[in-house]
Amino acid sequence: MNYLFNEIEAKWQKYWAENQTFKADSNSDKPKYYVLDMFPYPSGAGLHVGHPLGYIASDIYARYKRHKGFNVLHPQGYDSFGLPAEQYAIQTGQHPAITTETNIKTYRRQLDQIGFSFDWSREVRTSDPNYYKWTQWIFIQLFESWYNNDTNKAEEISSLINIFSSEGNTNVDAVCDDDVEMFSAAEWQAFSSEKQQEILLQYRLTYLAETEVNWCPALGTVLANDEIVNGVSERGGHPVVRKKMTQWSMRISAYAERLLQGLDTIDWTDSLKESQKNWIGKSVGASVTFHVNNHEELIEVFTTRPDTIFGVSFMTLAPEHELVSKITTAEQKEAVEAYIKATAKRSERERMADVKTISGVFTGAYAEHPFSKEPIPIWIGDYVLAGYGTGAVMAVPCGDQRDYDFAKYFQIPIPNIFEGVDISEEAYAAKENVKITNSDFLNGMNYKKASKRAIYELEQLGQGEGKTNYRLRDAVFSRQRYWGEPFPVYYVNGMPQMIEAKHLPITLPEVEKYLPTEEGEPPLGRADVWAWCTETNSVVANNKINDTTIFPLELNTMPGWAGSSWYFFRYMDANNELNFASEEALNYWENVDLYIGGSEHATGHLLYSRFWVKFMKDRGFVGVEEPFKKLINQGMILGTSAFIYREEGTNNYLSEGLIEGKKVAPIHVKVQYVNASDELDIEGLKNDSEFGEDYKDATFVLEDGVYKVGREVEKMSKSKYNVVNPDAICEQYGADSLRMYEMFLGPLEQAKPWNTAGITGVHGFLKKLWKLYVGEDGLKVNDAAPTKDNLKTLHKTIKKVEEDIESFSFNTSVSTFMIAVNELASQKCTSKEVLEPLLVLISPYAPHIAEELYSQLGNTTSIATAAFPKFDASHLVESSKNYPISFNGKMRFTLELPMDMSKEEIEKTVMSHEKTIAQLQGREPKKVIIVPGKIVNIVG
RNA sequence: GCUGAAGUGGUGGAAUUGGUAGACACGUUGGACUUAAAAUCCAAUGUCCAUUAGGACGUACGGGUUCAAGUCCCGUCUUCAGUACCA
Repeated sequence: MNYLFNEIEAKWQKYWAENQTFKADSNSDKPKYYVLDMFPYPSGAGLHVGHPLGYIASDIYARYKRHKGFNVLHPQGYDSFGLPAEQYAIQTGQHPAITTETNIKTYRRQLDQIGFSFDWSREVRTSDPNYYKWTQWIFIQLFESWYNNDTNKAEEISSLINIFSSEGNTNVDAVCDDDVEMFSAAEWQAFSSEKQQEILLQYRLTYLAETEVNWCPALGTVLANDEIVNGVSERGGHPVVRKKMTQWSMRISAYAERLLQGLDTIDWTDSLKESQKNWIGKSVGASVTFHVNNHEELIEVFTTRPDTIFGVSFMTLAPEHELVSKITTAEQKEAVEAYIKATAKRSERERMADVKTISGVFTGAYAEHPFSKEPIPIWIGDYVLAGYGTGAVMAVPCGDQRDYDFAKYFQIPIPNIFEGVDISEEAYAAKENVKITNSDFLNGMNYKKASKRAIYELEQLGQGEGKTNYRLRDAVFSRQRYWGEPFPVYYVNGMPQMIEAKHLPITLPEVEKYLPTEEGEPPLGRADVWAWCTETNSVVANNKINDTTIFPLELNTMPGWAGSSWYFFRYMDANNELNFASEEALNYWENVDLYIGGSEHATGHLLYSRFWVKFMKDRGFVGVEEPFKKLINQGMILGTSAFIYREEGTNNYLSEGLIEGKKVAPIHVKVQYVNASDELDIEGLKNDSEFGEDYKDATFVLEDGVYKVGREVEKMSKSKYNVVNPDAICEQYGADSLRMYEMFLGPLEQAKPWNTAGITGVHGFLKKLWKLYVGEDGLKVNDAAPTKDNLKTLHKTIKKVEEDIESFSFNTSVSTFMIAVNELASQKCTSKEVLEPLLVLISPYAPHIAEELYSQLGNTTSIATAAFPKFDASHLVESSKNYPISFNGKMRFTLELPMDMSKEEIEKTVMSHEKTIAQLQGREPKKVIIVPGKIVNIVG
């Protein structure tokens, strides 16, 4: 009987589905384990072999944990709102819901054929009203909350209103807008309802604010930075302008400190934590205000080194700084304007990366030092960016290298305020181990003390204060799109009102076109039935709007990250209609134990989710502070592109070995026409209908009778013809081969190239595995007692595989299996006592073949919950060791010696050995190093 | 520039954390089986020298520590990813 993988795989996939083998139980005595993949967006192109990499890894882990006796939650679903479906809808008029449905079907089929152990009864789709009802609900909760700095958590807005009406807002320490006005209790009560709402909006965790966006009038939409190339839209090349728009924002900045602190409590990679840290960008220092001589204006700067305030010898403003035009003197005007013009042409990235060229211009104006009252020249320089901090720097050349270089270049004095430090060559940027000097009242102090004192003195002058700055900015939450969650919001006199939770969901209205309106309103502006009736509590036709009982609804929709910021809770209780998840389910499953996904979400999804979870914890909706306990980033699988080489000006294609010295143009060809030896299937290429007549008359110049293609590793993409579809792999080699090969390619976290040719290795292994159990005449396995060697092979495999899975080193497990099967085959092992546990070891990796053989061994239940074999070290005890014998560290030969031999005996045996004598050639060794059980090294 | 990760055969990658570098595969070469192909099996395969025995070199490069370094330390270079000169 042969290994008929197609039949076997179909059989067990059907079995798992029919028996709901992987359905997770929310009531269990077993310990829980929650394994989650990052939410996939169901794109129209379907899966390529790079996509399942993380899913295979998490599936192996989930299956392993089941073998280890855990109750495993391993769900899957779709982040099904998104731009591609909308773009397709704009082009074809097809409703995005239909496209999405079709794409999901393809995804599901592809996922099923790989044999994942997902609990599909808990499937979640963000575009399903039963799901986004709860996304809308969370939005309402954010609106109804404020952040109390005193209790350091989010609280219901009613508690804030209570404070306002009893004592005003002067004692409230909240995270809010910068420009809130102060009022007393009496004033609050006297405010109109509208005025009160306006004030509350300045405190709510989601609020309306004017935000600057990249507006593209031709497309009628807002563009992301990377959708803009050279100042015009990437799509169509239309002009883009900066425009202020009223949009919903999320007060994520309230959580900056907790998001930072929380990183210490979770098991994520250092690089990922590092990016989040940098994104949050905490810096402790002071803000300092400088007067400008002969001007009303003040310059505010933020500094992390208030202790160096007496080292300031100039100031630098960003060329874009709004004060530049006001303070520049007549003599300097021309030079300054020219400089600003030149700067405008450089991108921010250019300005950042280029530290070698120093440039800047003096404005002619002077600021006044807060303490010494000395005049400080004000310069502009493009090393200061307008978008960061205040766009102005108090330059301390002796303590900052950039300031130092700038000062040297323009011959600005560099006062030294560090005691006993030589600054003739470079700045002294370290904070520690130095005392301040030449600094009036700061003399003799260290960094810490001087900073404190400087801040105190600045406060006395009213020219500064201690300040902690975060780079993290509030997140814009409105999108001018159709295919997203509608806001549960209507407007009364321009003030936003929440629809009561019991009337949710507010479902997307129908529109005849998915484009913005002619007036530049979002697509929902095209809906005819998009108004809220406060009497019937329902969505009604727009023409009924009377602004007394029927009001206009919000036209924006929510961004992609809305639905994906909390979906991991929904899986815990996906079909609950009364709540986003029951308390019992939330308490049992807590949070995700293992999360696997790409590193591109480092500062988006992974930060927003943490923010929402912290908020939900504050409000008592969930019991956990962090969503993902352990997180692993899988590396990208790259494509191995194939090239043919057209000789310039001809229709001749030269084989790779013939191109040297010739002028050739490399052209991508489809990788499916190339075999494992890099040989091109010329007929296949010529007959490919996609290229029509392109290659029909071409001449292929061969070497040794074949056409060899060139190869190069690139990102997998359709345009490079290097995409490999898992469907074809599953058909030709089977899902188990695909799963094993993806793991075999290399470490999970590392980027690595795909090469279909290599799959024959693991496929051959699975055939060998099969043959170990099944012979020509059926099952070979019997009740024979295992030999010592059999047990040794089995137990060293158990040990290694267990260690590998625990450390996510799946690639090395695969070679361990290969070694085990090679050994057992040569031992002619037929013992069930050895071969049955081996199946359990392999089952997380190759579940179909494991199930089939397991059932052939007479088992009637699925292998999925079979207990993981127990490692017994006694089978690995060796009586002898093959010692490497080294001379001066170089291994010359090996010698088999008993393990229990003493150091002295080893030395005696080795030194008297003929090969040792030959090596030494009469020399007397200076030293003999013996590490029992490891090595012998003879020196001399 | 900065931050992070990484440089090992023709290729993907191993190496129990300082102890036999190149496991396991792919590819290549030779052989067996076959009318032939596929499949399967066997053998060889880091480079160089040598008929063999064996030897020299070898983990990006240059130093260092050590009986012993792919692994630790210092310096340099290269590649990939991310990116924010928050002063």
